[in-house]
Amino acid sequence: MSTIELVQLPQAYFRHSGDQLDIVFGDVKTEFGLARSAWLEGRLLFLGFYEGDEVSGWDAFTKQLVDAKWRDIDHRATELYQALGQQSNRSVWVCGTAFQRSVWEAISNVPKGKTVSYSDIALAIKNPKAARAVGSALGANNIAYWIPCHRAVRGDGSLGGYRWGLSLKTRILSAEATHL
DNA sequence: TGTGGATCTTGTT
DNA sequence: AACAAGATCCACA
Repeated sequence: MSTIELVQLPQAYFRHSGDQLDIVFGDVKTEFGLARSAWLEGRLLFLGFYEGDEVSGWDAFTKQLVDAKWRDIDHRATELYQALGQQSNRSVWVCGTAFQRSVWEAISNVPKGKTVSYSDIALAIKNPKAARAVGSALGANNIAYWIPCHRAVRGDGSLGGYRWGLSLKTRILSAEATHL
């Protein structure tokens, strides 16, 4: 049983005052394709899959932390990803509203091989009519795959959306369904 | 199958 | 404070 802990990135980290953040970043080779990653204090801060040469949200993300010190660690990002990815207790940075964090917590509890609907999550976080907002919140998640937002599908069984490309969502889901 | 209204959160103005 | 835009859902034709 592997768990994932979501640690809120302190608001103060965003401001360009005081100590500079030491962020490292680099491309990661994953079993589902190339992804862009960023790390802070040994914790994953961003993981986004490439679609062509685009990584959804990367530019916006870096602009938020424009005053940090960015260091490209290149291929060592893959080593980091593999080393930390196989630990049973992983921990990642998140930055979001209380609502978004509750959604991300909820989806993190869905085990591999299972899927839930957006309204299932809305129900779980005691905001039963917020299914649509749940979708938006999942789409705002900066940690692809580790926070398993791909396990949310529509109530009628259709796929729903995926920030990193629908074909990837399909691929991950079928891998998790069969391989487990 | 598809369309329209209901519903909630968020970013922008 | 008001508005538009979402990774939705439900009823109804």
